Amino acid sequence: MNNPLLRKLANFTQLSEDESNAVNECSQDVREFAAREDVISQGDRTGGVKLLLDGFACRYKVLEDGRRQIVAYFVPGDLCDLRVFILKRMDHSIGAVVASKVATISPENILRLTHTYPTLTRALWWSTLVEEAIAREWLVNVGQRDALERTAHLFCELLYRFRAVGLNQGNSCTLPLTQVELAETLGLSSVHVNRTLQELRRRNLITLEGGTLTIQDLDELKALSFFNPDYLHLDYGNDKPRGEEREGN
Amino acid sequence: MNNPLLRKLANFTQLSEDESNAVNECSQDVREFAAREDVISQGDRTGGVKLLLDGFACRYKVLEDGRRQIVAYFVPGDLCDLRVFILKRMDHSIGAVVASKVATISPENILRLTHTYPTLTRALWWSTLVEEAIAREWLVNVGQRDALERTAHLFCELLYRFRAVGLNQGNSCTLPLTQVELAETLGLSSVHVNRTLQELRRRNLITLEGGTLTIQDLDELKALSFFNPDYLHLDYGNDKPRGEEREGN
DNA sequence: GCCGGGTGCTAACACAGGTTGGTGAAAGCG
DNA sequence: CGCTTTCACCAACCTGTGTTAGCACCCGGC
Repeated sequence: MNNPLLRKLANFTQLSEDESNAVNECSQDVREFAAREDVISQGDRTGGVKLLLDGFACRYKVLEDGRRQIVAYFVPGDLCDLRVFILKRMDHSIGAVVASKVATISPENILRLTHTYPTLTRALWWSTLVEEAIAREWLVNVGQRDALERTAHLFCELLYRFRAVGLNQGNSCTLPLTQVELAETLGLSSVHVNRTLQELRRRNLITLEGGTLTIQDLDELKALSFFNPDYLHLDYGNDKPRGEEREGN
Repeated sequence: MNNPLLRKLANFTQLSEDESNAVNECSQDVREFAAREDVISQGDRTGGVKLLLDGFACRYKVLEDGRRQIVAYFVPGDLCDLRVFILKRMDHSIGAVVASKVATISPENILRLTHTYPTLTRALWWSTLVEEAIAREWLVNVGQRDALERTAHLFCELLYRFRAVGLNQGNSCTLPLTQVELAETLGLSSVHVNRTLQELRRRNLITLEGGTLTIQDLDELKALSFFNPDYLHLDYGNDKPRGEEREGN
């Protein structure tokens, strides 16, 4: 099974072979995007549903005066709203952070999938509900946590999300963002992101170099940032995230 | 037509009598909540879909140390995610701000509606997509705008949303929040909310008393906060919001 | 008719984080 | 092979916002 979406959905439910095949067949229309290229831009007509197969992407909005806020990350297996095509135009942009592969699933295919496979449909809704929950948590993050907590919380979330699709290496995962982009995510200045990263390193909580984030002390990082993974709604039966049973080091 | 949800959906599409009746029939299970009472709490099992008929409510999350972030407002006609019941437990709470009437639509009724009425279904999806767009915009708000812009932006959004359900009075609408609650919404301290409100009043942009917000200079308030209503996805054909054609005073 | 708690409001002070203006190293490129 | 751009990083300074504490008002309960 190569499709990261299927790996993600496995956190919620087990899919039949038929359903897995149907998902794979619908993910054929693949386009590659260069780093920093827009997948779809604010104001564009909405098209099919985007599925990130490989790489790293983000949603963002820009204000008239140029300020930019990144409002979501896409890790492989992430899907934008199942029903985007109901809206006429995009109110935000989706951009590739690094070179990425994105499948576009046509509205017709989405409707066909959701009319044919009830279990799969529930799983797809689960994934969009989780996306919304993440958006809410990000709002809590910028609204209530200070810079250190905020950054730590983001890193915890990222590790959990990469684990959920089996793309972690132990307590490491890719994080191909510049400090400016992290700043635009966290609602901080890039200078302060730099200070904050150094503080996290000084405390031996993380390392971050060459686009790879390694969490050296996950328990401490979670405690520091009041990280509670409930909002990710990963399988309750198996409380530990996939890929790594042991946490910490 | 008394159901605010129907008034809201009219911003997106025209519903048939059958569809309107079906919505009304599903909104029969009504409960009243007192001010500051939880409609549903973090950790609770998810139940049916909540529809605010009357009053004012909010979604919020609290951190372990007591900090609280309000992540969404519900004005009459607002609906929480059509698919909540897929998740096992709530990762946040919904609380009434003032005495409110809330209808609960059972999962079965939701599924029945969406299987029977395609136009209505599109309209309901539209409303949840708008809710998500609002969440993203709030993130931009806290992440990028300073206190004055942030507060101004929230007020613009509120007026637009009340207009969309015909519950404005000209450029006034109800805003039954304390300054502490505004602070928890905007990611500010209550002291600073107070300072900010006074600055807005000093500039003759708003008045806010007795739970009523009046926007004295909407154009200026929009310009100040870089407010662009596109994310609310109100009917493109009729670009002005419902209820009031003339803006400003 | 008084008491107590919640709320709006204010002032003084503190500090987290923003701003500006750099440096050097590495990477892309003509 | 330099030239330019990008990025991480740094220091000095500034400011928006938080904190603390306190006052006055209102309202509901007893």
